[in-house]
Amino acid sequence: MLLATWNVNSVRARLPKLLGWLRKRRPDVLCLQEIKCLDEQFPRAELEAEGYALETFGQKTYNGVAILSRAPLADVARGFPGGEEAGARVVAASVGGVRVLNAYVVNGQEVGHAKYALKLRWLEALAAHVRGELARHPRLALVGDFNVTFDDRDVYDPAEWRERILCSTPEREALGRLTAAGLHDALRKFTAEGGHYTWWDFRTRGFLGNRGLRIDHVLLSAAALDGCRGVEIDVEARQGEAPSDHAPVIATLESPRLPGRAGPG
DNA sequence: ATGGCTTGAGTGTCAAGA
Repeated sequence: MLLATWNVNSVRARLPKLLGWLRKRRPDVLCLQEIKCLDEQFPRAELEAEGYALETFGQKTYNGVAILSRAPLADVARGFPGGEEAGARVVAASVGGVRVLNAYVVNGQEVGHAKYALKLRWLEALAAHVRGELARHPRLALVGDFNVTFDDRDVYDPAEWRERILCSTPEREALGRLTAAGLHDALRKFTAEGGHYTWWDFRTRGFLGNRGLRIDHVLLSAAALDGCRGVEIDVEARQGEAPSDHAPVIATLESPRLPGRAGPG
C-alpha cells in the first residue's frame, strides 16, 4: 500500500496539479492538509472520478484536511478531544488494516506568540489522543504537516533557524512526546542523513537553492514500521507551474499478514 | 531588510502561512 501525505496549500488552486499527480503516482491513500475550503466546496466529483473515496474536514479560508482512498474508508473521525480551539486540522479513518490519522499541526507564528502556546498545548492534546488510538489500533500511521523539524538534520541552515519557529526546543520536545507515545519517524528507518526536505519558502525562492526544512512526516507504530519498505519525498511535485510550497511524502507499507495464512515454510 | 511569494476574501488590501 502506498500511503501519501501532502500539504496542497488550497485544494482548489492545486486541482490540476493534484489530478496530474494522482494519475502519475496512484497512491492507495492520500492525506491532504490545508485544503482551505468548506466541505461543500471540495472538488469531490473530480477526485471520485479518479477512483477515490474521500472524507473531508474543512472550514472556510484556512486549514482543513481530507483523506482520499482507493479502498473504502471506515470509522471516520473529524477532530479529536482537546483539539477544537485550533480549527479543522485532524481527520482519521481505517483502511487496509491501518488506522490513518491525518494532521495539520498549528503553525505557531513565532516563538513566544499566543499561537505558539496554542501549538504546544494542541500537540499535547494530540499526543494524549494518539495514546488512546494506539491502544485500540496496533497498526497506526500518523501523517501530515507537523510544522516541526525533528533535529538539525531537517534544517538547511541550523544556525539561522536556531530556536526559531519550527525548530525550537519546546516544539521538538512536544514532537518527541508524540513519538514517545509509540510512533517512529519512518524516514529514519532508511537514512540517517540530513538534507531531506519537504518545504521550501516561496518568498526567498528557497527551492532554487534547496534551502528547505523537513516538517512533513510519516509516523508509524512499531507494527506498521515493521512493514514499511520505503519512504520517498516527491521533490519533483514541488517544481513546475503553480506548485504547493510543500512536497508530498510517500510511504510504501506491506499488507499485514493475515492469521492462518502463514504460507509454506 | 518584520521583506521576498502565494492564497482566500472580495474589488482594495489585509491575514496567514512557516
